[in-house]
Amino acid sequence: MTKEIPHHHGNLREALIDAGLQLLAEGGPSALTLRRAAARAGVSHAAPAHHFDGLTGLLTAIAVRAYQAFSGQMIQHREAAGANDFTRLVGVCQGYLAFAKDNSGLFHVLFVSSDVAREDAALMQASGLAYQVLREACLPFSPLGQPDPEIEIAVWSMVHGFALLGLNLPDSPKRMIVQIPEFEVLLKRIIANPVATPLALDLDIS
Amino acid sequence: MTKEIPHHHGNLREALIDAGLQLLAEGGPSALTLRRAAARAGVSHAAPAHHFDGLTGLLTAIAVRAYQAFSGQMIQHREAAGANDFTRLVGVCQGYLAFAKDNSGLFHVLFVSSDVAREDAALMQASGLAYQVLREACLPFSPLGQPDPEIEIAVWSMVHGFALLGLNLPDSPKRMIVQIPEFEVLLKRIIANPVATPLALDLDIS
DNA sequence: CGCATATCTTGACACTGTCAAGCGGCTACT
DNA sequence: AGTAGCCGCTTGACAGTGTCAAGATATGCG
Repeated sequence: MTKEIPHHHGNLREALIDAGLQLLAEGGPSALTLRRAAARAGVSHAAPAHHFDGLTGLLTAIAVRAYQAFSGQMIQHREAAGANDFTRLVGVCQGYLAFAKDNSGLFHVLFVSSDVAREDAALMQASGLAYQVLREACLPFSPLGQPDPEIEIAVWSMVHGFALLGLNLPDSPKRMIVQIPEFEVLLKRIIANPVATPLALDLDIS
Repeated sequence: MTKEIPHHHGNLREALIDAGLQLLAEGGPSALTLRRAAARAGVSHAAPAHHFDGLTGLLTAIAVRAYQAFSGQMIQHREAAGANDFTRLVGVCQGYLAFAKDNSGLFHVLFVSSDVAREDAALMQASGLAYQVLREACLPFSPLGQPDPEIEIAVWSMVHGFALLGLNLPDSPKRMIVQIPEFEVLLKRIIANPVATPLALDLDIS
């Protein structure tokens, strides 16, 4: 083995992402630092600059990975939820909420951090894939039989708000929220009865 | 006028809060800095420490003011929305969304920033007042005639998620979201039809 | 083999929040 | 009235942070 310490470090980049994920899981968003990730990967503090566009670049790369895990968790919960359309949608939402709760650091990177380049191509693809999972789960409840942005946005807003309120807020509301045992009850309000009006959603495509 | 520059600065604290609000409005959350607020208030960089518990203290004081403006905006929109119960609830939500959009810096402090002491007594009182506005607006739609946490959480989650998705997300989803002209359509899904089940929400009070 | 290039290190800079020590003027007590 | 003490603020320092410039080192290719 001549590669004791390659001193050019096989592939940093992946090692930096791994270190970042590790820091994030251990100490939350504030623990993730360019210099710390570099130190954990065994390189000097300025090494990351050659692989990422600064801290933003590292966070963006981490977000891409996080979106993959996020989609995976939603899919996993969906598959465990049986064949019923509604329980499948509930499963997707439970995956959403479980990810937010168990990986709050990653969730923060995905939806809160302002140091992520959200226009990044790889990131937009990964986030599009995650949105696709939600969209498919909503499809059976569209009155027209094709993707219905209104339902999607309603479900997404509610599950997202629910997740964030549970994470961020302190005492009195949080106690109230986290002890609502089932998000399912809230979800029923959205999908149970399609709104009466034919909903002329003029999505501006211009 | 012997008080040219009082050199004990009438009341700093308020001046620092004002400077902080100003910085926040001008340059967003990242522009608010202890040292910058101090400089803008005309004092040295360590002066704030005698009035606030560090940056967290200043942010918390700002959050208290922000909650007041937030409640005010919800109330204002509610009053402008007529006497109908539903339009009043819509008004409250529109106030919520308008505040998030027009004061994104303050909204960030209220619900995103991790440097706020959310257990602060004054802050909890201010946030409780804001929640009360939402609760009152939801009251007419409670099947039991008394505050119904389920409706409140459903509405709050959805409007909150809607606001945050509109603020944070970049291109494809954001374009979709911000151009749904009326949150009202989504809201109808929640309050239009009380859920069939008698909703045994066992809120754990222990 | 030799050179070009990618990779990493070293050092510096401007910032940040926070702490310790000291100075100045106001207040209140004797 | 004089003086002791305290509150408000300043100065200076320290450990961090991200980022840039320059140099060293190894890789790989011609």
